[in-house]
Formats: sequence, C-alpha cells, structure tokens
Amino acid sequence: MSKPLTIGFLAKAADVNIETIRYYQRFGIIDEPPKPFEGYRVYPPETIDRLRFIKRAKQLGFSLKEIAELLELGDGHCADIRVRAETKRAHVEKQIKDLKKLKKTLDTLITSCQSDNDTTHCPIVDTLVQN
Amino acid sequence: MSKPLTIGFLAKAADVNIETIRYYQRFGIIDEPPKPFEGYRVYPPETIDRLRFIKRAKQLGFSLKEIAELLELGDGHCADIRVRAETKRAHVEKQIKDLKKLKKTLDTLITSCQSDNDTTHCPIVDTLVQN
DNA sequence: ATAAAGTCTGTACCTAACACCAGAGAAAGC
DNA sequence: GCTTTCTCTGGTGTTAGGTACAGACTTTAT
Repeated sequence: MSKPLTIGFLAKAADVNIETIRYYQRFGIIDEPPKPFEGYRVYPPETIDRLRFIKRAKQLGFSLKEIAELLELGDGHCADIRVRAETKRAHVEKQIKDLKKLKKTLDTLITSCQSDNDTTHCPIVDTLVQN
Repeated sequence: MSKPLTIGFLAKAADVNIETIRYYQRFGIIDEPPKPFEGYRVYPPETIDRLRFIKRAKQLGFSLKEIAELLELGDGHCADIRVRAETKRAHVEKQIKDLKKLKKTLDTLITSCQSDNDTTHCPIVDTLVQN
C-alpha cells in the first residue's frame, strides 16, 4: 500500500506551498476532497498535473482568473484556448512596446544629465516637474 | 484676493484624486499644512509641481518609495539621480527581455495549436501539463 | 437664511496571490 | 507509548497604491 497523497506530499510533488494549494481551493481551481471521518484529506494524483498546469500558465503570465477559464474550457476546445493565448500575446506585445518607450525616455534623461555640467541643477528633476 | 488653494483645487490643478493626495500625505511625499483653527487647509502652490513630479515619475515606472528617495535627493545631486535612472533603465531592459521570451513561448504554442487537426486534444493544454 | 458643495477625520475596503499563525486533533516513527 | 510531524480550521497579515465611505463641520452660492 503506497502512501496516501495528503496535502503535504501533493505540495512537494507539484513543488508549491501548502498554503498555495489551500488558496487555490478557496479560489476554486483545485477541488478539495471531502474530509474523511477520521484522518486527513487524500488527493487524486491528477491534482499534481493540475497544479503543474497552473504553475506553467502562471509563468506564461496568465492570472489565476484567466487560468480558471482555461481549466473550465478544459480539453477539446483547442480553438478557444488558442484565442486566449493570442490575446495574451497581444497584451505582452503592448507591454513590450510601452517598456521600450519608457526606456527611450530614460535614455534621453540620462544623456542630458551626463552632458550637464551644472552640479546644482538636475535636468531629470526639471523634466519631471514640467507639465 | 484669489481663491485659497484648498485640497480640491489642488487635486484639480494637478489632475489627481483628492484621496490620492491624502494618501501621499500619509505616505510622506506631500507635506500636509497644519489645519487652521477655523476653515480648511491651504496648500502652497509648489505642491502642484510636486504632484506633477510624482505623476511623471510614476509614469516612468518609479514606485512611490523610489520617488520618495528622488524627492529627498532633491535638486543638486544630479549624479545620484542619474544613477537611479540608470538602475531603472537596467530593470526595464530585463523586463523587456523576459517578456520577449514569454512572447516566443506563446508563439510556439499558438503555432502548434494551429497546425493541429485533432479537435479533441489541445497541444497548449498538453504543454502546460507537462512538467 | 438656507441649501449645496467642499473639507476633515477615521476607518474600511479593493485587487492579487498568497504567507502565517494558533490551537486542536491525527498519524507516523522509533 | 511517547515524541515529532502532519493536518485541519479559521482568521489575520502582507505589498502597492490607492478608493470609498460616514458623520460632522465649514464655506460658498443663491
């Protein structure tokens, strides 16, 4: 008889914090098995996969809310899931664009600051105060 | 006698929410004038500039904590401020790099999904479940 | 003079994604 | 059988940056 998959082992298997699992249960993306009359909750092994799915999706920048939607779609709705991935990609693209713009502004500020010899007056501060 | 610069007018002038100003006061980056015996607080006009500074710096991705440091440095420490701007730029560069990597992963997933004819099985889901 | 609008103070709430803790009970190791 | 380790339950705390009251008071407009 192998060891029952209690929450601690589950956490280790999926490499997440126990509290994170409890949080996901409250959030509704992990099922909480009923508590037996005596003893601890035992989880089906598929829960490990589910936690891994969540983890990977999080790394891809999906929020828990978005992940919940993905999980609801489940298997067999490839087109739907692809659309969501595409939306996410568009969002990431916009983020990259914004950050590039920000970087440019910072570059300008830094350059103007370097070529300035007046030590009592910072062009960065000036730029920020204006408008 | 011109209108006294009470918090409402200040908020309008700098285009921020009144509650935001109060929050900044609690946070310590805006001075709260003492309350007169009767009537409302009146702000010095420089506060408008300060709020604009904060606003612009926030747009550049500085946190309130970082902005507090910038404000403490104030004028005349150009080199210090430049160093902070450079640190921020490095951070932004890393963010861009990470997001590009994420975008690539999403691209791969989307492509594999498009070239898949099995409607009962989504390669994105598969990829996410695997380790 | 009265109504409407603004301000003050303090507190609570919000999102996101958890982390932590206390006290009680259960299980496992030796 | 005793000790250590788990788990359960419920609640609170965290970060960041605010927003939203309620109830009392003040000022302004008409």
